[in-house]
Amino acid sequence: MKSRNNANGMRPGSGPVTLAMVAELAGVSPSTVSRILNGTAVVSAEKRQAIDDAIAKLGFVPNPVARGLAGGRTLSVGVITQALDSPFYGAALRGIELELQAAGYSALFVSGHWNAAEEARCIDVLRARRVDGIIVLTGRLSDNRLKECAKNMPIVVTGRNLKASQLYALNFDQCEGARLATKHLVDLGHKKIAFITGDMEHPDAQERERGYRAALEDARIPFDQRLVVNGLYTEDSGMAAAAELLSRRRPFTAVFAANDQMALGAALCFHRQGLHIPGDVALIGFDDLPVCAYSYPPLSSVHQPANEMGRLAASAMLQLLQGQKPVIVMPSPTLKIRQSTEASVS
Amino acid sequence: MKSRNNANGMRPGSGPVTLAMVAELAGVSPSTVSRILNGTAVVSAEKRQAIDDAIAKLGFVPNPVARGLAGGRTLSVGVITQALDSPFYGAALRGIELELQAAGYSALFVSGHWNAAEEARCIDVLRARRVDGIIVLTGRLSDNRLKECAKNMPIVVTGRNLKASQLYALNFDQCEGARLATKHLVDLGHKKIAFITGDMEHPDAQERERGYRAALEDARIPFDQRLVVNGLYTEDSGMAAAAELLSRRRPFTAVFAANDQMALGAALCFHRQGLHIPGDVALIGFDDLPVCAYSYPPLSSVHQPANEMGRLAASAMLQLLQGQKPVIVMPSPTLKIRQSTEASVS
DNA sequence: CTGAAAGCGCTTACAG
DNA sequence: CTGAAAGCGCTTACAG
Repeated sequence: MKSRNNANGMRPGSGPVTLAMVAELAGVSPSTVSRILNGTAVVSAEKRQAIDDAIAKLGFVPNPVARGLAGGRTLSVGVITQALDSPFYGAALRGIELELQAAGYSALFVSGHWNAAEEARCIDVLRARRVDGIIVLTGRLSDNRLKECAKNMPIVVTGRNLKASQLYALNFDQCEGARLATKHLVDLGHKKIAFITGDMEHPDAQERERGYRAALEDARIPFDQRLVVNGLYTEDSGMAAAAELLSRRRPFTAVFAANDQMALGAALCFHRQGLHIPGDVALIGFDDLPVCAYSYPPLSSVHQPANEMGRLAASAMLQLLQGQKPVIVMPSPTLKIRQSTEASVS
Repeated sequence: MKSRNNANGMRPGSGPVTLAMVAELAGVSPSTVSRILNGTAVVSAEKRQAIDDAIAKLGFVPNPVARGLAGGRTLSVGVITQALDSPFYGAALRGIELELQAAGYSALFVSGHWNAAEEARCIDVLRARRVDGIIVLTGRLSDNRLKECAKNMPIVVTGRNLKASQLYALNFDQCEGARLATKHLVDLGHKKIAFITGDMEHPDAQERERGYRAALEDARIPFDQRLVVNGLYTEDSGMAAAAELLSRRRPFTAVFAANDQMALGAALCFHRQGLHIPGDVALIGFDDLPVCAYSYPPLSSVHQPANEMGRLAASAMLQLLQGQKPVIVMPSPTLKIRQSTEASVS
């Protein structure tokens, strides 16, 4: 890596190495150094060499803060997430970080906590920090607000269908995922399939319900409202939903929960009622969180590639930043079958 | 930069509001505006009023980038975490974000992935970004490296015992937590208590083993190496460890796993062997991840207040940044008892 | 208490 | 191809 004098990459007594120092050592003007740094102009081979040498010798690292002020860009992109500690978004954040970092960008994460007002504040903070663009992971900002933002800087948003210049919307096919999950239960021979919805304020919750209905229709199984109960995407709500389902005394042999957290809550409720999974009731979730593989029984789920989605979102942002129109391919939903929907469990 | 003019808190045609514009409107010099912004000097009441009005009227928001360049501070602090998507660290990150944000600071999160070289790179990135200080969540950097860093900027580190100026180490009492967990099992009447260690390269894993041994000693139960198996803090390693324990044919009636993820893996193994928890084997973990409450059976654990630890770390950083010696009180470990260590489970 | 001035480290028209 | 100069938006000695 780099050669250093003290443990901090700075020459003794001289403070951080600046571009001016590099210029002087190389015998050129600061402008020229800046230009080769930014690939902004062609420079003669000799000067380039001299500069490269000087940079290496001094261990020069450009100051992003100064670059930001002078150049109007900070090489940073803001990321609005709902919660830093969400099991699902966490993986997406990691994907974003990875992709951005490879391109020399930094990510600035801020949390909206599922609250439009807070998300708006996040945008203010990010704008104040002069990020070059913003990635919005779902959230509750209105489509119009996002389009407004996109007039000022590139925006990438997940979980929506939006079109605007400088705006790219990445959408995972929630409906299809839900359809696959439900169809899987149908294929197993289930006819009484209960559904625990997500928080219906979220568009993806609506999509997942659409998928559930579509699969029933395909199988000519009549939709029965009594087998549907609303959840809020939390474990607790899943547990309550399962209890509600049981209390309705409307027989069912399988449950599709609109996310894994609710499925886990439902599983606990069933266990406590002495019901066997999948013997008495088959259960499938959505998201395929890491924990699914280790719950009891291991939970079948619709695999949502959070990490890859994060990478793709970042990649789209990078492309927008280059002034290109993003071309990316969102993977299709797939099923991850585990014991919770197998014929019997050990 | 581009000139902006719409729905985003900026005046039409004039681009972002600058401090100079505020100064002009208020009829004072930029220096004065800057001073009241930073509380750097006393200003006459009238001017102060005029400036406040101007700021409000213009909707001025100071540009942190410029402040950073000019003032040598960026109002941002770097946070080195191991993985953005870790179930445990996620909560700590949220705590850090919360506390920092309240003080007008932003957090810059970077992941070290349990790798000293990557962590060193993280430090480079953060230094290049001119963060005002760095919070290091555990990690593998050497103590000396951290002390070196602390010569240049405030450092807060968790999971270590270190002393240096501009360096504050926050330590949760891992040993005591482990002792409590083991003692709980002892109090339940268990005498053959198996232990699945964490990754012994981590100091906290060593501390947790110390706690396990201490509790046995207190209870005059001889330590038996055959009841101890090494894990790596992952679910898989917990599952493998449980299998190993069973294969040794050394009877045990309870297991203490050095973290919840391993406990979950172990639980799955036991279930598959037809063992009942807690009937055949009581099980307790460490960390008290949110998932513990919904696993089957709900898992007893040593509560580690990750969110609060994050807040405390951030608070310590803010104090260092003020030039103060941090005074903070780390909460003591407590037990969260659930069904996995109850006499019987429904 | 308050200005004028210089400067933070870089970039970018503007002229060769 | 390459400099000199101005400027990004703010802060901070330096002088009153």
